Amino acid sequence: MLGQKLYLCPSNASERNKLTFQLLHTDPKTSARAGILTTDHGLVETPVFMPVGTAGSVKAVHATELVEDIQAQIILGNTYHLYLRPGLDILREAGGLHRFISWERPILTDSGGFQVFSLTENRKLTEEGALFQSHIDGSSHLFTPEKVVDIQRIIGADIIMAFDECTPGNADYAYAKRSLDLTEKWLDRCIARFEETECPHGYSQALFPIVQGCVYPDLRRRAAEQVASKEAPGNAIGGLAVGEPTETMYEMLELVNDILPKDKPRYLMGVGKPENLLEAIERGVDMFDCVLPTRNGRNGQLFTKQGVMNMRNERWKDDFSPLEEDGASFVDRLYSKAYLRHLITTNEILGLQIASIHNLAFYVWLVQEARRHIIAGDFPEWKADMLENVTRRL
RNA sequence: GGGCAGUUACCAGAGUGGACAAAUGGGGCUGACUGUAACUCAGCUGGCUACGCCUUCGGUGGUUCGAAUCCAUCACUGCCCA
Repeated sequence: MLGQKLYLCPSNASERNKLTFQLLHTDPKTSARAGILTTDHGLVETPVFMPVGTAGSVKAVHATELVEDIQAQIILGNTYHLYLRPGLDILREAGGLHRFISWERPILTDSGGFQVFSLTENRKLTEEGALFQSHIDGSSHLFTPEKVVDIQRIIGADIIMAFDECTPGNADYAYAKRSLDLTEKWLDRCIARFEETECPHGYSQALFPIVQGCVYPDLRRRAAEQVASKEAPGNAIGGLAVGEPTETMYEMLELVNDILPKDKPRYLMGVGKPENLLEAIERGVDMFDCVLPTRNGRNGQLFTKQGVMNMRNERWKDDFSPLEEDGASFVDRLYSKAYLRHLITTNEILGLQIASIHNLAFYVWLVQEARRHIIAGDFPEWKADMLENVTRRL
């Protein structure tokens, strides 16, 4: 049957392990770390960048390209979007998301907490949960912490996220505090539900709690302490890069990572630009996801180790040099800037594919390279150089 | 040879006496995008000494306080009849 050969699931229940994290190296001068995350679908070397595949697809990119060329170790899915389409019946019948999309490596699903933020106009918040009006057909769907865990059990991601409210970066203190109160209550309910259920597909899943608290140090501290007290196999930091100044994000990271356990992976949700990744790695973050490489790629922006290019710009029209010298992907050597500009400006589908593959390969390369330098012991020097390069505009 | 319709900015195409440097699309140029309602969105697209001024609506000449809009004529294009 389709996809089954790709699908590696331990047949013997006793061979299954809970998600574990092994810290290999910590940079002596910074908080940068290198480690290994182990799931039932394989290992993940950290720091890691996880391509976003919201609706069961990393947009414009095949699984073979993700594995062989981009070398993605783990990808994301989204609870809200997958629940709406294809829906739980199909996902259950398919045997979970891994089988459905023919992806044998680990998957992480976001809980829908980001949609509480990004689809503000389409939802009502109560202590019980978030009542979404489907952005597709307007139908109502109540997402409670319990239901979100149930959905993620059926989707079957290796790492599932607690249901939270991603608090806007410009929220005032009163709102941020109320929002955190809610997220904290929801976390307890998520954990309770998680502990009384199991994965229907025969492997283990891990639940990551999420630190909120907006830009307020006391709230972030309180949130981090609550999250740390749960002793989860991994912890996430959310509600950043959502409108607050970048410097504030870094300050919050330092504050939170000082409290979160060092022997567990730290996942900075939804971040970010290449420079954000470098700064966050330096501050002790192990896992990242972001739509920028794919979305901005589709919109014609290329991230490279020489800087950022807008491929729609006229200046590339007769530049027949490779997309990126010594780039991380075959598309960098195979295609010229002039050709990609042509594809992007003519709205050819291949342009979206090439740009997405390039950007993802670059992102994965960037964090793998960071890992290599953490282990080699020269991370701070490498990071300083790279920071200068990736922020350049070409 | 005759009849009819038309000629507007890079292209298509509205506008048929003052609110017109001229709608709207497309194209072009430039930005934005951070747990994806996103192959999306925004700005600019005659010139300048720039909250104002100048030159444009096939050419020329008129009418009028005022013309892309009305009249005459020329040129060109399309369709129909010979």
